[in-house]
Amino acid sequence: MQQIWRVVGLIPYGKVASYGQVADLAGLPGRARLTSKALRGAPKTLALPWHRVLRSNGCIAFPSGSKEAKLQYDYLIDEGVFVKNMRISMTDYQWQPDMGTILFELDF
DNA sequence: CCATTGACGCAGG
DNA sequence: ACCTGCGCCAATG
Repeated sequence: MQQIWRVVGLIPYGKVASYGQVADLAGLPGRARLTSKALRGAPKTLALPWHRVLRSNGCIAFPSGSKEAKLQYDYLIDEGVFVKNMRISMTDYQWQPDMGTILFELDF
């Protein structure tokens, strides 16, 4: 959990990552679902940028029309991310962590 | 103890 | 581009 929270906190402003990507970087390959749980239970005090986490196909995970989906949509728009039909172009906005960040993640 | 359920992901069709 | 099925796994009832 801690690792997941940490990774999410590293996603830069204006960029996004997928649940699976976060899990991978946190050292939990194949546990995308764990990422969602971790975010659900994340302490508010961490103020994590949860809105920068999307499905691997770039769409917002909450059911479209839901309050949460809208909130996430608004946050993204505020960050200058172009959202079309509750979906983001991953090729344009997906976070590509640099080597330094990766190493930092490996937790020495 | 099963069964169900997700803020998921991928391979097919 | 969209839908379906299946694998995944911790939490919940």
